Amino acid sequence: MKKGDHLFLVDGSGYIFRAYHALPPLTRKSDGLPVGAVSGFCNMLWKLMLDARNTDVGIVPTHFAVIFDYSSKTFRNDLYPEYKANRSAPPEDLIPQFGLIRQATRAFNLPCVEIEGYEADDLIATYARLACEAGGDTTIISSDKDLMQLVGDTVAMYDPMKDRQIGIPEVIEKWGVPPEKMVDLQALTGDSVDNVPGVPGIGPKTAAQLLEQFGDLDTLLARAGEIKQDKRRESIIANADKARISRQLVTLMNDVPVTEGLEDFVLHAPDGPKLIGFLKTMEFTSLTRRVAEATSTEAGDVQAVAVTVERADHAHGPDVGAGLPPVARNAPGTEPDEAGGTAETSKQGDTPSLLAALRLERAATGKIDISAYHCIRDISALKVWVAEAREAGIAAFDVRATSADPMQAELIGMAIATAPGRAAYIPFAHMSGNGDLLGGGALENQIPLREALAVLKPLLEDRSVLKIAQNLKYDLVIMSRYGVDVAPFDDTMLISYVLDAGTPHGHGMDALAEKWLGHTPLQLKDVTGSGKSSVGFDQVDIDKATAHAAEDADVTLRLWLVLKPRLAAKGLVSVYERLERPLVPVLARMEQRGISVDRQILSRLSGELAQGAARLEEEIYQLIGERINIGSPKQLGDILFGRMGLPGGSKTKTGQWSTSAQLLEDLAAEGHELPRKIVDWRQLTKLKSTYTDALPGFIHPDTKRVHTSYALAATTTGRLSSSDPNLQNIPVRTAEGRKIRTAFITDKSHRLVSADYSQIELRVLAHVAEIPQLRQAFADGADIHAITASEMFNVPVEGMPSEVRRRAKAINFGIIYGISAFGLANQLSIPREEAGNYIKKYFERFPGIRDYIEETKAYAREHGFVETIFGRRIHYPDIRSSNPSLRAFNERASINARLQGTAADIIRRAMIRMEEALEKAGLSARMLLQVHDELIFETVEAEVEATIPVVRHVMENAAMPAVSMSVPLHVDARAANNWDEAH
DNA sequence: ACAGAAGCTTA
DNA sequence: GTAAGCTTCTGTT
Repeated sequence: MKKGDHLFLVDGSGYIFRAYHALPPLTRKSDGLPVGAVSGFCNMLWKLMLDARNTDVGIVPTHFAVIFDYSSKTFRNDLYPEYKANRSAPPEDLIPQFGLIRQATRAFNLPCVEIEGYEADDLIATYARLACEAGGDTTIISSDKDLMQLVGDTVAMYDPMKDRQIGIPEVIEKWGVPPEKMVDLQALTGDSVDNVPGVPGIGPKTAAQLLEQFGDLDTLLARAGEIKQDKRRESIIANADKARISRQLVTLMNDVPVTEGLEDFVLHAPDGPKLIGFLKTMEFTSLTRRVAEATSTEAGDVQAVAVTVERADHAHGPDVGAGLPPVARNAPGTEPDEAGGTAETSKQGDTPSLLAALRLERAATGKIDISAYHCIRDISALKVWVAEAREAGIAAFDVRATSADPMQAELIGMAIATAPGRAAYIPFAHMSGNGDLLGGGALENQIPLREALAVLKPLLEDRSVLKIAQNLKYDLVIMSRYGVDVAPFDDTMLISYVLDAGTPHGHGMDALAEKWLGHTPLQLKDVTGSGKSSVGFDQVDIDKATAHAAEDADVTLRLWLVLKPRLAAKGLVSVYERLERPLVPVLARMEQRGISVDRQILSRLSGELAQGAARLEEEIYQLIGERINIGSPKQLGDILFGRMGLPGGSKTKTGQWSTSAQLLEDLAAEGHELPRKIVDWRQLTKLKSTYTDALPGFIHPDTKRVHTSYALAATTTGRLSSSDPNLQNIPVRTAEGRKIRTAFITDKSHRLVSADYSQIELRVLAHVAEIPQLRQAFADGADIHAITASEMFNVPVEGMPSEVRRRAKAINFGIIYGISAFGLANQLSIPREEAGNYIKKYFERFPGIRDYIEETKAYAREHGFVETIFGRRIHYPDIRSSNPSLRAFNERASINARLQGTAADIIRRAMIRMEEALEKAGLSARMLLQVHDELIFETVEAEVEATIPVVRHVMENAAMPAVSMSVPLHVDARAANNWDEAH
């Protein structure tokens, strides 16, 4: 071996256990011999061999060996008799596979190395050292943490199942220590699988932290007395010997007296017929075919060979798979097996005709088969699918991209489905897994994005082909960024929302597939992994990506077939077509536009808030005489009401003292100094963390604007919701909070226009409940709360005390929220009887409202849903509950839903018409934001005066012509350079 | 790493 | 009393 050579060492023993547990069980068809692990092993080796001959991949091995454990007795047992003593016998169906895997290795023409008295890991350590001394590099094919101590400048690891390279940074990321400290870390943590004792109570996090602090294990043990935490210190002192023996156990021996040298590992090309003979014997049909193609061997000419199946060989049994804890087996069929060749697990007694019958039955009942999807790799195949979609007139599609944020996402691929079970995935930009480390690039056999879009764009824009998606807005924003305007379209999520708002199931793909198809689709996590080992979708293996993406397109199409007809059956087509579907592209454009946010203003505010909070913090510490965490309600409650003895009103269901703002305000009103400061501190820190600190992180790197995301199907009532960031809860109530709005700006030549509906929900109430006094008051443009007070308390509007108006206002809002004496009493801080009397008085003056409430409750009880005046349905499945408080809650919610939902419908109608109205008027104003009853536009300064009347007209007439309201809608609008002044 | 509670922001 | 989303803390996995 010489400089530049590269040695691959496969941890054969580790791989056997891993493949056995991670892959679905597979048996040889002819006789039921279990071969799942053998199949996984062969596929992995073949892939490594292919990569070895593909110079594009980057790493090309010149030397190659597969290393196994020999016996369960090693020198470690002399050191520590309990080592690996709790190891149980391997599973019954794994035992015959140990020998088969060694035979497979030889069939691949690869050296198969094992030495009595040593573990595979020790041999790997020894060969890695020899390679390094010879000037070569080593890649260890394993993900076992016991081997990570070997990682270094010339030694890396590679996890073939996750397609992940493990180098020094990955070790540090995963364990918090560099490879050379792994031994010390394992000495502390121990290993329950191998029965390495370690120090009780020390896990990986603590161990890494201690090693960071003390440098190494010896120093730590010598200076253990300095450890602050009592339990930890005592445990380490008491178990120092265990740590030392553990270190000996986990330290790999790198000078095993090996019998074969590196020169014996020189990699040879596989011997086609020899390998095929073995694979045929195993009945791995698809791998046989692939190997035959790649080695230009005629598989039919090769005879299957004899293999030896041992029950359990004398030594190869219990010791294999060192360090790999057993994991739960995947359900059969959740992962493509043996390259999609034989999806079924055959049992003894199965016959081909039985299998065929099973397949037919599955096809007939439309069972979803994720192994049946196609992967489109060349332009001519893509054209065939596009033609097929045109023929069908419908196509479900699903975009795969690098991010859940459509403004940041880069296209990776797209799935389309043209009929149930007929779906394909088109990969554009999948990368090789180790690309980021080696600068490797896109995988081969993908249609370049540009060429694929040239074929797909005409289909996606074809007026005669209906495109179907689940959560279409996401795809629309991405495709729009690539210059594709998808139309016409349907969105299964929105169809479900129109049919079933308020029912317990959500409207996401998984919930819908479960409910309507009785099927659980592959989860994104299943293909990308989760947590720190997750990878971007572009790193996902194309076969897995195909199963995942094509399945989603297939499921979407099937859902559409089930759900779309239900709209007509329930009379909800017009709700879907007039209130939901047309809003999707409108919101997509608003999100794409974003709004300009001034970083400097936020940064300045952040500084001011930090100063104010710091000052208050000091004052609070002075008052309580201790530096507690003020942000912890638990600590705060204990100090305030426990140690300091302030009168507290206990509560919260977890038995903690309540420290709510309301309660602290009350205490402040009684003259206590501390609660006031806490309330103020909370306000400042809230503004800082939620707004001034968080918002700049949402400024898009390219557009320099903030792009919120609107959810169309998140609320029960029909309102939108906003997230990432939520721009529907930007502060407005306090002067301090309003400063945040000054950061939402335009440039000098533009203006923000804010237009908001005045009292829209009360107007809806006056209309639907037919209340003459309220209708009149709104028609006159009068002060609605003052009129209410005047009616109730028989006082003239002129010179009315503000307290009287305040109470009437609270009652008006209470009605909208489905009033209760309890709630009103809380709001006004008055006794419950008094609140009850107000409500009684109110109903006497406005009997129509009592009727409206009773009517709504009766309707909801009878039908299980209520409707807005535009026919939107909101379900209340618990309205008939025998639990009185649950029932009452549903009653209040249903009363509110008719009003809130109708108001939501009205502004939706305005938004849907707005763009065309502005365009017709020749105005350049663009809608940016919606905040439930308010729309924010951006326009050139010169057009402000012309824009406002157009906006107002559209908004005020939004209910027409579907509904002619008996109460006028009123819109206030103004313009300024920032949102604070425009509002 | 995640989930729930508490608290706070909006309409 | 209705409808949301985000942050921090806390305890569990």
